[in-house]
Amino acid sequence: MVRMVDVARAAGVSTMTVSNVVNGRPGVGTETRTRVLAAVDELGYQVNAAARSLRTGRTGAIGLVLPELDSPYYAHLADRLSAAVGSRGRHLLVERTGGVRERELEAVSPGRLRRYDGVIATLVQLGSRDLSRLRFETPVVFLGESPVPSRFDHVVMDNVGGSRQATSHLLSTRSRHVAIVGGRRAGTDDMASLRTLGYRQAHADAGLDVDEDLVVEVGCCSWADGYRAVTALHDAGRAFDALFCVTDALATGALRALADLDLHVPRDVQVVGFDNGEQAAFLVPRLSSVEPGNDAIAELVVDLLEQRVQDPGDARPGVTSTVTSRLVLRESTR
Amino acid sequence: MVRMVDVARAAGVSTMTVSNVVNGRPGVGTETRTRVLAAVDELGYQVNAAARSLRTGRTGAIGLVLPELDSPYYAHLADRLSAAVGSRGRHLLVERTGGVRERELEAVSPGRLRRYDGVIATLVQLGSRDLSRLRFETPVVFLGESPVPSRFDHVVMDNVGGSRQATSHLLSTRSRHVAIVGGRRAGTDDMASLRTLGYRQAHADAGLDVDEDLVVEVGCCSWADGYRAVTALHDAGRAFDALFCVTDALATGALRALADLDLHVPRDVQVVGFDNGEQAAFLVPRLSSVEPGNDAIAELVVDLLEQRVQDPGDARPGVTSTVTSRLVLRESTR
DNA sequence: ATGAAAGCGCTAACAG
DNA sequence: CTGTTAGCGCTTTCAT
Repeated sequence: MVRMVDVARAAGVSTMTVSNVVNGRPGVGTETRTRVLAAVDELGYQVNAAARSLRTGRTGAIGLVLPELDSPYYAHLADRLSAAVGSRGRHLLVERTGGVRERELEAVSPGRLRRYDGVIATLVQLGSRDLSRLRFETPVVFLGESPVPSRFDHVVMDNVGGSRQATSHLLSTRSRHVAIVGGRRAGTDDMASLRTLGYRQAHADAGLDVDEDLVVEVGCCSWADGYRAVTALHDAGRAFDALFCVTDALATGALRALADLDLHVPRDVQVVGFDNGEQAAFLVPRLSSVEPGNDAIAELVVDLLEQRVQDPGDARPGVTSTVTSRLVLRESTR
Repeated sequence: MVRMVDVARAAGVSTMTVSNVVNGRPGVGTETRTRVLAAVDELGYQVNAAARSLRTGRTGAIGLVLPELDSPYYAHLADRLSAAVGSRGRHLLVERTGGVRERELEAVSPGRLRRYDGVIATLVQLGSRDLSRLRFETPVVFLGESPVPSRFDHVVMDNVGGSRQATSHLLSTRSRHVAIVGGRRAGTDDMASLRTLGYRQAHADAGLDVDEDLVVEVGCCSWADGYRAVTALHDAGRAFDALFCVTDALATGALRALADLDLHVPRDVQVVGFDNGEQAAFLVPRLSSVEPGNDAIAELVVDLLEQRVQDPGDARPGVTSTVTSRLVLRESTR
């Protein structure tokens, strides 16, 4: 292992000068700098991150804590965040909790957080109460629906607004029986409930009542769930002329079901999804979907975190930001 | 910040005893241990990972270097590996290279590798030559088609065998014009070429010639590519009665295209994919697919790495392991 | 512009 | 079973 002193000896300077050169600090003679760099190169010196971190208290890494990596939504998010963090000269390390309460607690324990200069966390099991118990100094920005204490920065997509927009579009294009696939009748802070709220608001805006039979709850959010839900709705004899699916995955299954039922999209039934995933534009017919602004969310999260990391002493209160959603119209709507 | 000495003072012992307790080392009196743990608890002490790492040269973390996180394949892999690593008491940190040569080089630089006790890497731009130049001590296991110097452990799926099995099944069920979607006519070590090799072997096994017009190269591996490829093949008037698609994504697009062409699956055309992703069982018709044994791969990779991590001095040569693939039959084949 | 000294928090090795 | 000593490799501070 090559240490800084080895480089220093080789270049005939002190370790301090090597340190200054390696870290690009000013106040080193041009000629000295060249000599040091040559020695670094020749010996293949690499700074020891642990030693630097012990001394400075910084690690140069940003942590991302996620429930899982293999859903398209989180995978894409991780990908965007990794790019955004990279463009700011840090690098992102992703940790998976599996959506397990105990693992989430572990991930936000002071000891683990200290491995990072800052952390971005999406927690699904931990609530405000759990988080307010924790005492840690690492800046953390929370991402997602789950509520967090007000002292933290928190970024959420506009679930309510996006759903409202989507539903309004369906209602304003001559659909009168709009079902929500993956809705939630009772509930408050989870994704399904928020998207259902937007659906209700759009109906209220249009002076229409919601037919509770058309609020279709599903177990999960896979293709299969969408397929089953729509098939069941049809088999139950419920009339519908539009579907607002709370995720693209559900919409994909729904489209397949409608095709099997010989219902034409969008003539007989309009369909809108939510997520605007890559697939949306490749489905047959191409799926209209709510774009939640993931790229903007990623940028915003990283900006907020960067501020906290730059100025860790700053005790300003947390900011909750909602990123605007936008409806992208394709072939599945009129 | 609470240090070990603070705990030691509070418990009236030396730091060494605290260290022994915290690390679960034997040889501490029961009564002393209780006192120490009480102090740890009361002060909320957490070990400083940087200091420990500086001292021991270990970090407790395993790194996973991947081109991207938002393809279903890598996302699932990361998910499985994370679980496998977690079950061995370490935790996995995932880094994304974006498939960019320079970022891959950075990721396997000695400085970055030293942040981990061991690293699992899937490189797509770096070849044997690049890797043999690098001098690092961290145990690394490579994953994927890209060739690596023989001193490293290397795990690959059985691309050739899986394709051969799939194609053989198609040929043995009365298909005589089997197209390979996403094949590669010339090439050696990449995924497409290997899977094409298996396709050729199956034909040779059956004493049949490959119709080169049925080796369909595609730009990428998205749904849309599969759709376009099959549509184009049909429009060009090529007769085919089976499709071996080198990925499930291509197969998904292919199924959609066949439906639009009013070709019945599997009566008119049989279809097999490769990856056996979650979707496969939810498509209409359910897709037969080659299961590459991802879970077994994840376990094997982690086992190999664990051995190297346990015994870093061991200079035994690298092992290249190929994990057996298995054809899973569903509705898209006869 | 460069260097010497001190110490970040922890644990290996040895002493008692 | 418990404590003492020394030092991992780096950077902060202060001196030259």
